[in-house]
Amino acid sequence: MDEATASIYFRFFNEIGILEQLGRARLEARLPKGMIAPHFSVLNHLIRVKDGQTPLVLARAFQVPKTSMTHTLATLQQRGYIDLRPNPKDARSKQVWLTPAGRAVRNQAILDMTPDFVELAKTFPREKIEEVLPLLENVRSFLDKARDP
Amino acid sequence: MDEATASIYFRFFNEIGILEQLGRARLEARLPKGMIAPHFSVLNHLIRVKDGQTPLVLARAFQVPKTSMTHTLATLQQRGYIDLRPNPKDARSKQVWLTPAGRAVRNQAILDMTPDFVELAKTFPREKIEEVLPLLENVRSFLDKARDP
DNA sequence: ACTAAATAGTACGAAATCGTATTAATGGAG
DNA sequence: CTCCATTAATACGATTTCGTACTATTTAGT
Repeated sequence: MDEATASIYFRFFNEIGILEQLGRARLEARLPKGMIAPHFSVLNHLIRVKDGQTPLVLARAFQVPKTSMTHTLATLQQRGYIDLRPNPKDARSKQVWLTPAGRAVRNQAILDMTPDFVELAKTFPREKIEEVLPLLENVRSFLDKARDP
Repeated sequence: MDEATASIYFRFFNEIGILEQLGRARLEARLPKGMIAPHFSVLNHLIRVKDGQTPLVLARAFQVPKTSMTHTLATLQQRGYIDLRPNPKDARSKQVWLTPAGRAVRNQAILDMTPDFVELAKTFPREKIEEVLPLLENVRSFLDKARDP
């Protein structure tokens, strides 16, 4: 691979990194005081996919060490956003369930983000974003499958 | 804005977030033991843009608090990748200069990443990536300008 | 059934990140 | 020139992230 081609891929991931940082800053500005992006991401995942999943499954979904997930879940539980119950199918394991407060704080955060999306849509209409989403999802899926489990 | 449209933008940033995590994991797997993505990013920035910049300028470029940049730079200096010298134009300030070791470790990391790009290119040819880069850069620029300095 | 390997979660400590407060230097108003 | 608000960097402490080691439980081989 020639250098110019490699630098295209490099720039791609570079842009992804900067966008993530800027997007995360925006998100956290809309979250309740003290709530950070990983907290929200877990709540959002539990709603989007389903709750009742085990901490390990969540850790894998987010590509973080299970010790990190333990810490995140402990914080969310302390604040009353999730319940950690024993897993009836495996006594080593647990299940993560959303509380009404957890659902509420996630839904409110989504509402609070809408003005930002409206602002963004003035310059980047929905169609522009929809054009690039498939590639992003495919690259994500590719990298996701390629990692050693 | 209707909910379906908002969810397009939400999904966009969601994909960005996951891609960043997967991309960062890949990058760090290619870096020398103990070197993490922010270390590499700073070295890379100093080469791509220029060295001799002040810590505060770097903190702003990376959108991190200046205390975080102080810590990152201290680590890079400890490992001999940068020199922190007094800023002749402002005695409160410093300048960050790359050492030959710093340049070398960055260039080697880039080389080590090429096989990953080659693998990626089999499924996602350069042209596909080039198609989406402009939008990513424009959204990044938009968010960058919209933040309160 | 019995033992060994694998698995789920956590305790613990190191490193990173970040907010607040502090120190030193600058620069503008008078 | 003097004063003081602003700025650059850091000290410090709280929280997050993560690697290693450990405990409890399950699974698989015999």
